[in-house]
Amino acid sequence: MELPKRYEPEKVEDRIYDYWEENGYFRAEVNEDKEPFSVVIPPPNVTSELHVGHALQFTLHDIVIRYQRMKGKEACWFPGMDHAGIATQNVVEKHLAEENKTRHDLGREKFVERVWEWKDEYGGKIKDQLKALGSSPDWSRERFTLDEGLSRAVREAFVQLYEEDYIYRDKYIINWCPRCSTALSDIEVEHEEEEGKLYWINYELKNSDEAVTIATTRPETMLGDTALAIHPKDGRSEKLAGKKAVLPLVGREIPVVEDEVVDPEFGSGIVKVTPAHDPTDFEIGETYGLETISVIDDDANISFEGKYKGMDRYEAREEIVRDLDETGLLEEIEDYEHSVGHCQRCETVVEPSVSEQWFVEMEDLAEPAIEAVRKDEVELIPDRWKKVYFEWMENIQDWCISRQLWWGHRIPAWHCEDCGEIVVSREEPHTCTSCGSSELTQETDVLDTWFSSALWPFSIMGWPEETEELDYFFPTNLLITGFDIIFFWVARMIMTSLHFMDEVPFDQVLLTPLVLDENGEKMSSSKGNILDPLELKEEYGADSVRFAMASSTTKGRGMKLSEGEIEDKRNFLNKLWNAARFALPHFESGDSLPSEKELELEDRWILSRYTDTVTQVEKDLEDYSFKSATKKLYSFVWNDFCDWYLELIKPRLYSEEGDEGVKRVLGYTLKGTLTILHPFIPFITEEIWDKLSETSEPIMIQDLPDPESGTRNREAEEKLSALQEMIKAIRNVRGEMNIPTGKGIKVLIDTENGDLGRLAEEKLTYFQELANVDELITGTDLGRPENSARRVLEDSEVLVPLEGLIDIEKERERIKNELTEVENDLDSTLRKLNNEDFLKKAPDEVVSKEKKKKEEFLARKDRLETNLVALEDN
RNA sequence: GGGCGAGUAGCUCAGCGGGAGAGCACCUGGCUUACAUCCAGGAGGUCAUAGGUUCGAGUCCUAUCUCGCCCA
Repeated sequence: MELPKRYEPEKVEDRIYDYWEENGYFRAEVNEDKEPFSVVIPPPNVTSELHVGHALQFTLHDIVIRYQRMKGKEACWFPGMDHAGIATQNVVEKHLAEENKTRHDLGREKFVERVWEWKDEYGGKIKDQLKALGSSPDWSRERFTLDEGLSRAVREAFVQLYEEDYIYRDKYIINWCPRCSTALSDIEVEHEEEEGKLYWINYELKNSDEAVTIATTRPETMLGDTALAIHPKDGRSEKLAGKKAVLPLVGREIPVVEDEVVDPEFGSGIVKVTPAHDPTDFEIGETYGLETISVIDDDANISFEGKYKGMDRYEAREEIVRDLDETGLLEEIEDYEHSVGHCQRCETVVEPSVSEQWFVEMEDLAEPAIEAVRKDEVELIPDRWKKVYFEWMENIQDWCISRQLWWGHRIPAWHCEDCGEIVVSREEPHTCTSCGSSELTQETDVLDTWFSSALWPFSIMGWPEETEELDYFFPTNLLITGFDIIFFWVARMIMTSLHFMDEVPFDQVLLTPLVLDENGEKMSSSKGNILDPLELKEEYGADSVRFAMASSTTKGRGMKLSEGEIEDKRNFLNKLWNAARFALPHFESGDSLPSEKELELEDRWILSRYTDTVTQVEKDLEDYSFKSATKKLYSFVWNDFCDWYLELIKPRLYSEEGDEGVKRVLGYTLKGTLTILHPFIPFITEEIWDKLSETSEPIMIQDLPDPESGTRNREAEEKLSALQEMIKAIRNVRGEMNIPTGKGIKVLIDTENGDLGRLAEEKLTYFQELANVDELITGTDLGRPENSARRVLEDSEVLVPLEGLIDIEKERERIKNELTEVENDLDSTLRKLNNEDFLKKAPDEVVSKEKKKKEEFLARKDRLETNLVALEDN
């Protein structure tokens, strides 16, 4: 069987994915004989297209799930999508706009139909993209937050929370997005520092010639002012408190109140109070029973009767400032940088506004969720995120869950037209529970998408039904997600799960970093620095992207990803491919290893390195150190296996008499290496496995090598590394002296260590193969042939006679440099050994190690000096 | 204003109490029959700064500076 010279992912990936999927290898069943391992995907939203953040998370999910599957667990990855109320509605509205229509032209019912059509046709593109990366969720369990079962879960949760008085409806100040025309929760508002102005305005006092100056960034809201406020400790408060001011341009009389929330440092120390359009002012309004006058409507236009009515809020600002200036009440305008809230979805500046909304009272729900994390019942990884979690949870605000949208779970509440009663019910009620009227109309608001997401880990398994899935797979083992949705998702899932299931939703949460571009900047389409994972996959293959993702994952907040990284991983895959291509003609199953005495040194060595690698990689995977795992695999495959082992066994593979043993070791190591690599790079490993394997069982359902059954062999590792040291020294001479690769050379190894000398002679083939040495002499005091390059090693000296080829000056420089180096080392060692405190306080093994180093450095120095003298004599 | 993270080779990062490491980029040689997406060799670092703890500090502590982010 011939393999192409290069690995060609485009010819492999789709075929293999279909093969896995068609044979049901992703499917997981309730199986009491096996230990379950479950993760739920953070539901990507139906409008999403794959970006690098997704690619990272899907990759990590898939590594973990494939690993656990190969460890023999019943591993289930539950996939699905969320309906993304605002985002999806926005997309469809945009399409309608192209036909010059609005959703109101269609009406609610038709519009929702339209969204479903859109969803069926274009939504869920991300699913194919997930597949393109090789992800292995159990697709038969795919769910959608608006499907029937999940909708039922949402209704159930809402009604329960309402009946338990966690959910209430109230008139309160909320964040309003005038573009999306809906309320938002606090965390859907993003604050950004912006250049603005601070306007200083005089408010005249009633029955007085005096005026007070206030400062504001939003003069247009003054139309709704119902008080001025001053900090009680402000020296002027005594004089002002209880007085009335006259609202400029409007003429309304408003009181001056004292309140500690006023920041004495801000502006003049006196602020205007607009309860209807500022959260802090709203609080002040509550405290003092101030009137709440809304002056800006849902489209962010002025609604206050008068000349400004109908103006946009920014237009009104200019107009009002001009009028204030004309009346002489405008004191000053200064440049001012301040924080402005924007809608997370559309970036429009939000308008704080008072309206009737549905809320969840959070404090009591948060408490057990705080406990759960504090007691590590839910483990956050890395654990510094705990602090962020606690900070938010301990200062949690009630959650505004109603949205004035049409796409989403309609709130299961009905208003009685006759008596005004609100009836909340799982099923549509026919009569009012209070007055018996049948004039009921359902609440028009829908629920925040995150409300349904919060139930995801158990609703996806059938809750509120008691299903065997819940029984077996819940709580899930792990949640992998970005730290940016700790509040949106992680915290709320923990709260709902503890409330409804009486259990945590997952044991561990792995918080992934944000993927940044190579300059460490956030990727965004406006900056044009986006890396499209699908384009990268086209160019380098899915496995390259996956391996690069895994190897770039840091435990920090950001990870930089560059195309170069992916290219490097592509090269690695090609290396692996070619190693397999090389091994194929010599391949023996390797299901059992030859007996110990049939093993050569290099066999014992590679088996030991292999065992060590598997052990460490599995450990890394257990604590989600993906980067560390990929590094170890990379260097094992490239350096140990390809550069050394394959090179060392070539003579045995090509020998006339044949060597079955080495073939079995080769097979064993290669197959084992492929299995441990599989979770990271599933396509190429499956493809190679298929070419190598006699059986039809795919690699993805193989058991991972059991590190316990392998053997570390430290003696073999030490011996081989001594030989590597010599070979590298010879190669160094060759390189430095420009001896052509094809030219065989004679080498002398001078050592007082007889074992080492014998080992070198025994392994003459190593020198022949890897350094083109055709004559090797070992011994003690081999004399000092003139014109030879020498390399001083730990326990030996390598001499390469060069017959006039040697560049004396170059050698002298090199030796001098080495001398300086060893003298520095020696100095630092001697300093330690001459320090009584060191001898007294340092652990014994450190002291003896230091003594050994001293001997070694001395010997090395001595040899180098001798060599230098010999050179001078030349 | 509060908090978090990062500052180690030109770049991306490992190392987190006892001899400064890898990959990429760079330089020198090589198309050696698995691989030029390659092979062999080389050069390159007061481990941000200042103090401190310690026999010993990239590694721990404290300040400072720079960058990034979160919350208010």
